[in-house]
Amino acid sequence: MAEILSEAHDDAWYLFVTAHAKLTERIDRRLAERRALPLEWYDVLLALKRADGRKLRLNELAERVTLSRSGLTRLVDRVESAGLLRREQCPTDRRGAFAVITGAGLKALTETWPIYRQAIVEYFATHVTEREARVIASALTRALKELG
Amino acid sequence: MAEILSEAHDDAWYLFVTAHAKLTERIDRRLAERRALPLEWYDVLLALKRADGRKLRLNELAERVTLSRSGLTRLVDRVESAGLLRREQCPTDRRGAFAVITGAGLKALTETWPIYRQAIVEYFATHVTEREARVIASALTRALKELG
DNA sequence: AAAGATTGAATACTCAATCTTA
DNA sequence: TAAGATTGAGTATTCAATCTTT
Repeated sequence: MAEILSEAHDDAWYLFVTAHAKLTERIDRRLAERRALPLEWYDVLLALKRADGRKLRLNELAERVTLSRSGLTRLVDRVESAGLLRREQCPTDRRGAFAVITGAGLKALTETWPIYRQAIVEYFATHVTEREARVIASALTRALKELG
Repeated sequence: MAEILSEAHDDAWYLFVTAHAKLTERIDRRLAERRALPLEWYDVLLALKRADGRKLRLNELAERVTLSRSGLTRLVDRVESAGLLRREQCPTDRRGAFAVITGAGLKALTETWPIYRQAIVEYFATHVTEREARVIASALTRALKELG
């Protein structure tokens, strides 16, 4: 493992952290103004929508959205109270629970996406070329994969 | 303003958000294991170290680290209690306060940096080419600048 | 024992209200 | 009246302890 951090990598990391903070702040503010789902709720529901059977074990969901188990338990509580998902017992392991997205959850995703997409375009995509976007996606995919 | 989000940009945004969550989680965990400064404290102290006179108005500091005013007040309370910075009255505006980094703060930065750097190398830089790093830094700099 | 999920205690963040000075 | 900073109330997050099932 190299010990040296090049100036380019140092700059890239600094921008990565700073831009993330500023961009997500703006986007979350926009979502709140338009009474759309906050980013955390969107991520949870999108993970469920994409999952097989539109449900996921809480364990797996915590991993997907990068939250502690207890943090996820409480986030799921709130989203469930809003009727956008429900818990379901796991038939093969009675310790386990699934989170399943509801019809209202799918509807909320559908309504939020145009607002979220517009914000991504406005704050991010407009300023990044197609080629740069591909480089960013491919480099970060590689870094993520190595995280194991 | 274009309404359309290309697949490449959509992918890039998704990876940007996901990689940020995963990478900062790992890095923060490493810092905690090694009893180094947490990322938030590091950011505050680094902003102060780089600032003119090694001090910044609390207002400006909140902007730099992307925290609400009240959030920053409390973060500064904690870092000040640890002796790594101190508040100083603004001579020209008695409403205002500066945060000034202390010697202990500079020392803590110096001790944390090798650990932080090693984590950045290991989790990020190793997997990103020099050329990709330059593309990431330049694209994100552009997006940030347009945020006004 | 160990694993999935939840709960309690401690900590940290935001918004709105407040205090002080400009 | 407004601006800089802080405080109070409410909410969200984590770690460690707990409960249930494997």
